[in-house]
Amino acid sequence: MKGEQTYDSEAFASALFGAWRGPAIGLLDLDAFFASVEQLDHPEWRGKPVIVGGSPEERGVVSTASYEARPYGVHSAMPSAQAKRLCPHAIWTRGHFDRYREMSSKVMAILSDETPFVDQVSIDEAFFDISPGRYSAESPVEICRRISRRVSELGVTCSIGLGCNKTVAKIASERDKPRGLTVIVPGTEEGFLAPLPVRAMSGIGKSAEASLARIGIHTLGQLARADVRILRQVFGVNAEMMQLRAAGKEHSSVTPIDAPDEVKSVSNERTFGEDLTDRADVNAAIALLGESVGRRLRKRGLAGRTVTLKLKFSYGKGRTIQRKLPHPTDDENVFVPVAIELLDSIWTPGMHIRLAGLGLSDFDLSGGVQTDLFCPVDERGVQTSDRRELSVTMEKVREKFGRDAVGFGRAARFHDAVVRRDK
DNA sequence: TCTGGGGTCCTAGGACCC
DNA sequence: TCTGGGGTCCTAGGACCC
Repeated sequence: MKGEQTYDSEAFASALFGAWRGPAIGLLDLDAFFASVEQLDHPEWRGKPVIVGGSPEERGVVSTASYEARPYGVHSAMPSAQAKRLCPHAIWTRGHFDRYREMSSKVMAILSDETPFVDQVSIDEAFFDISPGRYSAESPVEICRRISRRVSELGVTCSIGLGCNKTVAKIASERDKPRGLTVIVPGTEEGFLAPLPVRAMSGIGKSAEASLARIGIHTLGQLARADVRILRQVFGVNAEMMQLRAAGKEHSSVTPIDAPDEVKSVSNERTFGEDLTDRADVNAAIALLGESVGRRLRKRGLAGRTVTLKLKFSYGKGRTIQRKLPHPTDDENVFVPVAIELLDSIWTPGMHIRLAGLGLSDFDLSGGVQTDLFCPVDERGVQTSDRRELSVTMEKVREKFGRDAVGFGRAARFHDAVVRRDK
C-alpha cells in the first residue's frame, strides 16, 4: 500500500481508533486495469508504456494507458493516432477481454468474501458496504487495507475511496491513484465536497456542467446551496437528489452480490476503416453484426422484442431507428431482415456510413406464449425461423474450428469489403 | 488529430383509447 | 358544435458512464 489520504487527519485518527459512525461505503477502482493485466501477463512489458486500444492506423481510440504512458499525455478515449504521436514507442495491444473478465471476477470474489453487500458497476469498479454492524464490526479502514493487500496479491492494484455514501466514496477514490486509500470520515464530507468542481460528481457531464455554469454554479458547494427551483431547469425531477448528493447527504443502498442487475439490451456496432457507400456492403455489415448479437443472445438465454439500428454518417450526425416486434426473438434470421427494412426507410444513394450498430432490447417474456399464424414461436413464446438451427450449428463449428471456419456468403463479402477498404 | 464500443436512463412528441 | 384530459405505448434522440 502506498499512502493514505484523509480529508481530516484528526477525525481520521478517531475513526481508526474509535468507532466509525453510520454507513461505511467503499468504492474499489482497479488501476489502469487492462494495461496492468497486460503487464502482469507480459513481464517484459512491465515498467514500459503500454496502450490497450484500437489501432492508430484505423479509427481507434485508447481504452487504457499504463501509468508509464500517462506522462506523455496519453489517456483513455484519446484517438489512437494522437496517442501514437505523443508516445511513439508505446507497446500496443487490442486487449484480451476474456482475461480481463477473469481477473475482474477474482477481485469481486475478494470483495464478496469481505461483505455480501457488493454492487459491481463495471468490469473494474465496485461499491461495497462495510458499515460496522451490518455484516462485520471491524473497522472499515482496516477492511479496506486488507482488500487492497489481497488485490495486490493477484498482481494488479486498486484505489479505494471510503465514505458515508456512494457519491463520497466514488469521488474519494479518484483522489489518490494508483494504490491509494482515501478516507472521508463521517461528518467531514460536506467540507470535502464543497470546493470541488461540479464535474467531479458522476451524473454531471459536459452538458450539465455548461448549464450550471450559465446560472453561476461551478462547485459542489454552490450546487448544494442553490435554489432547488432553479436546479429543476437543469436536472428536472432529479434536482433534489443531485442537490442531496452534492451536499454529501445521499443515502446509498448497496445490494447484495447475489442480486445482479439484469441485462437490458445486447448490441454490437462497428466503425469502418473507411466509410461504406455501397448498399450491399452495409447490408452485409448488418448481417455480420446480427450474427454476433444473435450468438450473444442465445448464449445468455435472452430474446428481445425491440430491434434498434444505429448509423453514423461521415459528417458526424447519427440516427437510430427502432421497431417493436410482435414476439421476442433471439434469431438473427428474424431480426436482421427487420434491421434491413429499417435501413430501407432512410437509405438514400450516396450515403456515407461511418458506423453501423444493431441491438436487441425489451427482454420481458412475461407476455407468455401467443399463437400467431404468421410468426412461428417456440414453447417460450420466442419467435424463430427455420434457419435458427443453422445459426446454432455454425456457432458450434466455429467454437471447434475457429472464427473464420464458416460464414454466410454475405458475411464473407462484408469481410472482403472491410479488408479491402481497411488497407 | 479527429474522435470506439459497450451500455443505462430520461425526455418529449405523436398515436390511440377511454 | 365544440373540442378536455389522463393514461399508455411507441419511437427518436440525447446525456452520461466506463
